[in-house]
Amino acid sequence: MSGATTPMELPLDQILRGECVDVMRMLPSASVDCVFADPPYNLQLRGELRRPDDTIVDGVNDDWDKFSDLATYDRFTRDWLSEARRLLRKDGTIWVIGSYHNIFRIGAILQDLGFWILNDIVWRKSNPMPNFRGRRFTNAHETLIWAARSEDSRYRFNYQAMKALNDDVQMRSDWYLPLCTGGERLRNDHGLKLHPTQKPESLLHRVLISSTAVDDVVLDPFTGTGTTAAMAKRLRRRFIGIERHPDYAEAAIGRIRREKALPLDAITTTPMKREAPRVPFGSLVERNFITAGTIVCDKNRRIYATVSSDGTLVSGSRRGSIHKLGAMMTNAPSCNGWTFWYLERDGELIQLDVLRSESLMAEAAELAAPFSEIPIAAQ
Amino acid sequence: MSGATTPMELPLDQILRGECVDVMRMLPSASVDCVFADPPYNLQLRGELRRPDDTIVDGVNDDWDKFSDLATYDRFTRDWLSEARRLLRKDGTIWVIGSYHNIFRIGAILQDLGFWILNDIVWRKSNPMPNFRGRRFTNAHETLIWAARSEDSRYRFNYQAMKALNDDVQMRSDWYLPLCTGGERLRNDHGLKLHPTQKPESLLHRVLISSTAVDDVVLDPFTGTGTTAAMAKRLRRRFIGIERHPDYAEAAIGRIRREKALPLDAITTTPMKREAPRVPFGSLVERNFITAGTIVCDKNRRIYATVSSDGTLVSGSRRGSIHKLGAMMTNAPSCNGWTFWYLERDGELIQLDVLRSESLMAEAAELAAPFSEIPIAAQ
DNA sequence: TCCCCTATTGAATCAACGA
DNA sequence: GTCGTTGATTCAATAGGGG
Repeated sequence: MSGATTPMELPLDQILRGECVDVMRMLPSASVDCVFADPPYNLQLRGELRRPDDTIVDGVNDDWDKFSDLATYDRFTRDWLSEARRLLRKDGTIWVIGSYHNIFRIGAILQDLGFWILNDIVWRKSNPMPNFRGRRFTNAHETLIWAARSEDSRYRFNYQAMKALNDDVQMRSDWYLPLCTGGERLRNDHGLKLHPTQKPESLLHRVLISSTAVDDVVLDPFTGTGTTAAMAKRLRRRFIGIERHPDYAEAAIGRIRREKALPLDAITTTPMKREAPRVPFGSLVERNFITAGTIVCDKNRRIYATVSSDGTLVSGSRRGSIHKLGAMMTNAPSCNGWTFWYLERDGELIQLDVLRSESLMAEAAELAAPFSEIPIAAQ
Repeated sequence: MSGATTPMELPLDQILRGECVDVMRMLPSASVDCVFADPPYNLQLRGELRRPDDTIVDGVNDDWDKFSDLATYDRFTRDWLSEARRLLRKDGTIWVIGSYHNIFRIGAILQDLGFWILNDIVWRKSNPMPNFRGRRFTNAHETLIWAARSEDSRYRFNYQAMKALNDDVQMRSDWYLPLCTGGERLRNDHGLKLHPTQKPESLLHRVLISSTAVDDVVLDPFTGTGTTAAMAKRLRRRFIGIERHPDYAEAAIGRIRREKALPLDAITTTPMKREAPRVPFGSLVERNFITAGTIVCDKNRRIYATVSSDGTLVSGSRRGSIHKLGAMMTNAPSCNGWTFWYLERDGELIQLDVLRSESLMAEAAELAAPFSEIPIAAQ
């Protein structure tokens, strides 16, 4: 990195080398859609956790030292999270992964900074390291926090894609995934793992599919071996990586170069209904998918109404949109008219939502027509 | 409570009425072995939430869960955790349960006060409330933090009992347990739930078996309907409950009175190597498919044994898994305990295997879920 | 008695767009 | 910024009634 202090152009699809806060300070505000961060556990503070036999070391047991260590970690956390928040667009979200050693401090600071927690996600490891001394429960999970930049962020959540990924039931907050092992694990010349905490690609796959779109910009301030960047490339997201350790940065760059972007049609996931083009009910009447004067009813054929030529429904003296009249006639505060009303065709009830789909398909066919070689008359 | 400010005698096996910090201040230091706390979560719910069928979700809307801001909640948390730490014996441990709304603040404050986190435990709910608007992942878990009073506490962890309860595989940090529903849920005269957040007995069963001994003193500063106290009585621990709401306190006292302490020999847990059947017998005990203390016998009612709370069987001085004890008592080289043992219900003998089937049916959905490859034995 | 269908419910920070 | 309109959205388990 140069020593420049003026904001740089957004350096897309690169691994930037340097301390993450220093590098982030040079990036322009509100420029990324998503942050994924796997910050250090503060090994200096947590050195005692590294002891294999779990016995207690004499010496540094002073309350003040402890406080100052925790305070140092908090300061570090506050610094990079503040920068991450500046870099996030208004509707952006952040993911942070950690364990019980650091995740509580991270979560509290996220809240203090104005982030709005959306979920805490539990990564349940299928193959965790056992507890060798039998002094605790097997530490078989890590925690991810998913948070929006602020309470009023209109964040992205690809609900239908997640549901499809989970056999058509809502994706839960507990994810069962294996550790990063085997061929996925980057190794040095001696066959030893290159990085102590390389995350599995499956984890980043789910994270990116759930909360980003194609071409979104994803920032990873602690790139390590580049799992986030590699998965971003594979899934055709843009990435910005930051890594201070030259060996890790180099390994990540090589890994990303080897990674191939999937064809666009392989990435497409179940679309969200909210993103489907909006069809006013009136246009179905206009276009004669539904004739004015048609009788519609509810699922149980207990409530009836007549379609009016302006796209409203009429029942006695009551008139309103398909939603309004559905709500009125059921005394409900609101109603989705598309799914509430049916019309009879050949003795069967057809939901208005089905007609809406048909009209969308017909529209798509018309748009494709210029490329069709079949004359309309022959269709 | 009286207005006395001098420490009182330790009021064992009682529910004390009053604000938890006020009451705790009157108790003597270093007098309890374990604290279990289910504090308000500070959910910050705003509007009403409707299900897709337009029914309204009966959310937590009680005054006791309302705090003006995070700083107020932190102050409240620091106050009661400080008192809890004073009341804990040197080697004592504390359990606190929460959700992402509050657990990060609790974890950070625990660390700030000098507690030493041993595990974070994930209670995975088998039947959580879905996410009705499709805007987040289904919030399907809650988090418990288990911490020792300090880094050098020589705390109790009943490793073998946990392993026995989990079919001789180390108990992991993710627990799969159902919500408190059905007959276990306390209700008022109108059949409505008495308390919005009553915890399941299976959760407290596991907590108490894992980290306390018979006759240990367990303090619950937020007693509510008294699940902790009731389980403490059942498992022959001593309890001190604190509850400020008169209705809850009254309900808890009645519940505790109805609860029966198990015979001592049904509670004692012993390390024992066992076979590894697909369904841990211990999970049937834990989830109350089979009550600890139940007498089981062979088909001809000639051999008898008692079910212990860690899922072993006891007969005189002999103890072992359902398989091991069956083999011992018939001088056979091996024995399938599932088909050997029966229990009497309404005068009829029911094979354990039948109970296992019942429990498997309850677990079938979990086993069928594509991202839940983990066998029950490892959960 | 059993099966099937319906109704109920659980610690929940649960919309987005356009005028 | 507000306000009204449109319209997207649920899983597991229990309990009870009817055939």
